[in-house]
Amino acid sequence: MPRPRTPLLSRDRIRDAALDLIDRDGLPALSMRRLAQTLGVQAASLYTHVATKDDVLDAVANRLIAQVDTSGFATGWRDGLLTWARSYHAALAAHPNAVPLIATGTQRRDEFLGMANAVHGGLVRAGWPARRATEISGAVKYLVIGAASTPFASGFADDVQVYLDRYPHLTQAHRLRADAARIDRDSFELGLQALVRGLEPGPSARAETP
Amino acid sequence: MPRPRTPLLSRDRIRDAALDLIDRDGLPALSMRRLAQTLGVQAASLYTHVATKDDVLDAVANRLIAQVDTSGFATGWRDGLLTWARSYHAALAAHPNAVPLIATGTQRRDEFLGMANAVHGGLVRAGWPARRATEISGAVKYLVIGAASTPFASGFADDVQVYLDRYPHLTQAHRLRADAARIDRDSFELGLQALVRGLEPGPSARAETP
DNA sequence: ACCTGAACACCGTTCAAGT
DNA sequence: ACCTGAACACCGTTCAAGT
Repeated sequence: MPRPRTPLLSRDRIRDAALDLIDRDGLPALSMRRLAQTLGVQAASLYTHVATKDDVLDAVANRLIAQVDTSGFATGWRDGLLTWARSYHAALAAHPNAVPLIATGTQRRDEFLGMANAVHGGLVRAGWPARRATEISGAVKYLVIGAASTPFASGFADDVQVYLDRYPHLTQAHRLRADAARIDRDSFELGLQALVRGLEPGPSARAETP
Repeated sequence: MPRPRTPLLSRDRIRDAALDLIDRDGLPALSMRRLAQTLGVQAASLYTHVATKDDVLDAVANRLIAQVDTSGFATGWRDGLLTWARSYHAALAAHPNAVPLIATGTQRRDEFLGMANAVHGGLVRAGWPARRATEISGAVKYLVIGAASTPFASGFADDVQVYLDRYPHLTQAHRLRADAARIDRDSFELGLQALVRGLEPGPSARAETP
């Protein structure tokens, strides 16, 4: 095929096709050859637009992080943390197969830094000391990343048995899966609220610690 | 080389060599061929003792989980949770390159179920309702997994700048790394203690909720 | 500038063959 | 039973060649 008048590919098209493939078939199924195939080109063609496979994965990760909402810090640090954590959690839960990209990847990407700055700044403006703000951001992020990383995270045998007893019919398997998703969400919410509650009474009462 | 009188390989030797390789060169560097090379055999020989590469990774994951301490529940649910979370965190922090195996892997492995049963049982014996016990176990596990997944998890630009300012000399780079590790640990501890504190006053006060 | 086809150095896994 | 050597169907990436 000769060079088309309008390019077949673009960095964004490659990035979006990669996320589709990851969502559909899982992260291990993403290869440059398979990705090229879904775009109707040869694998080598991708390298006109992206540097490496890792470059593609970085673009996918940034696309997910771009959806995270840090506007809640305008209302206060509690609201900021809750809004941030919930939108972060939702962005990852919408693409469970892509979570390892965010969990283990290097955090030096543009969108990551923007998000981190917004959170850290929001906490410091609310009166938390910088070091403490770092720790709080880290702890909440741990919760989000952990919750997104382990599907049906609990996986506790006793509990599984409870659900198997409740849904003995194979045709109900989709309900079991829906219930597992709800447990994951409830566990995350419980942890988030408990953590924020455990940070009370807030920065003002600790102001004497520089 | 003919068949030796004592086998060159065993499942345990393969598992330990795999963990060594992961610790040294990272998870992506682990291939069946490289693994075989460190053991002085051909790649095909490994398949006498293990079914697949995933089988090897499962064995590595189980080895890490086996070190987790759930004995603290004998003292009470707070002590149980803290001991469990800290020993789990320590087991993963000792092998950061292997963390993705635990974070994303299927949780159907023997050691995982044993650990999960101990934690869930400890919480239920302390009076927490089963559903709530599942959520609490899940939330604490999220914190552990998240903390282990993201090295220098905070990665917040402001904070990095603080450290770059404090350690402007390249020769101090190892101190920067040590400080980053301490921040990770402090963030995890802050989150853990805040979460457990946020669970007060404990199960007795909620006993009316079945 | 953009895409192709072939090539290179890798993978995980299988299997007949040797002892 | 245990290990080898060769093979199969894959990888990521490079590069000369075409338009």
